[in-house]
Amino acid sequence: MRTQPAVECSIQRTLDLIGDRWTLLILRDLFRGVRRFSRIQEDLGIAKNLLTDRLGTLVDAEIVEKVPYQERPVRHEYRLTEKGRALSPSLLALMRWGDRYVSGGLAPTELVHDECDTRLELQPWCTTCNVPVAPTDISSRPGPGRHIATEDTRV
Amino acid sequence: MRTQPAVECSIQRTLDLIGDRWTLLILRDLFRGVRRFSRIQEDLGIAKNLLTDRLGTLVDAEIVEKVPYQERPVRHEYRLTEKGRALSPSLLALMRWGDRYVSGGLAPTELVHDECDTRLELQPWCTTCNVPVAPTDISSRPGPGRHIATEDTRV
DNA sequence: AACAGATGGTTGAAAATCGAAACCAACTCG
DNA sequence: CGAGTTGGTTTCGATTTTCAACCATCTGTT
Repeated sequence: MRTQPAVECSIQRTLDLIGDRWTLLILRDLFRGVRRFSRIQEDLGIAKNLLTDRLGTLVDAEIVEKVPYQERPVRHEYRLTEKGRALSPSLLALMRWGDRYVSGGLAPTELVHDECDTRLELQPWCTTCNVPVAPTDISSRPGPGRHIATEDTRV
Repeated sequence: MRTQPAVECSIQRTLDLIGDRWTLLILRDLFRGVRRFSRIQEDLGIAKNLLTDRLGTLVDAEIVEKVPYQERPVRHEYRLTEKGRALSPSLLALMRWGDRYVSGGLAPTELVHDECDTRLELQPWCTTCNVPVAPTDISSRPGPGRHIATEDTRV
């Protein structure tokens, strides 16, 4: 595990935690209701020792919690915490990108709004203007923390 | 490279393409305007052979294009294509999650709406109801394609 | 009681991948 | 001419991942 004392960027911190080949897929399974060790393992085809390791990391990070679903023998399933559920937009964004650019425009799985059954979109949203914001209308700037060397940040 | 003939899930297809430890960080640099091989390499501390490899994969996938910025000697920089720029919501979502849950609530870098200078949020949005949708109000269902074994998909 | 089966792991060795450093090719500048 | 810059490639030891075997606990069946 890379230990980086003072990473400036939230993307990097996030990816240090969940940015390996398997972790986001594990989280996807949890979102889809696949919560048991063996179910996840067979669904993903991940090696069991890696699944043990990744779930342990997720539990340590409080993204996932281990809750018993039976006694005798006590067995656990893995559930998303609120912190884990907050990754929903990230997964949704990756999924929608995949739908559009690597699945030829068709969506193998859709996420829908319960109440109205509409397929969900995901966009940067400006809460002040109350409009969706295109990538070309976004700039980045250093936050309240330290300054980061700035180049032309426009895409 | 894993070759999986018929992956059902857009998240998995997406992660097969860009879901390794470095690729999303490379893309983040490109979004921030760091576009040259050596600049990315020193910024990330990635091994040069890996950077060569990852950039090659991104170019092959048409997420990034190599454009010359000088002749004699001809040198190239890497620019996001439209497909690459479309990953903006995904990166933004990961960043906002990191801001909130691993950077202690402070945002090392902020993304702002040019016009009004407001920090951007990112949420699943229902275009029918015109409201943001919480993770608990989202269900997944098989899309137009094949059926996927269904469990309780609610978080 | 004996035994098979399910679940949720651990262990160990082989294979794949990564990382650090050296090297290289083309060109510029002094 | 020699040094410096950029954008790589090559090599090789270290780390990670994968694959298979094994294990412990309990249930249900004979």
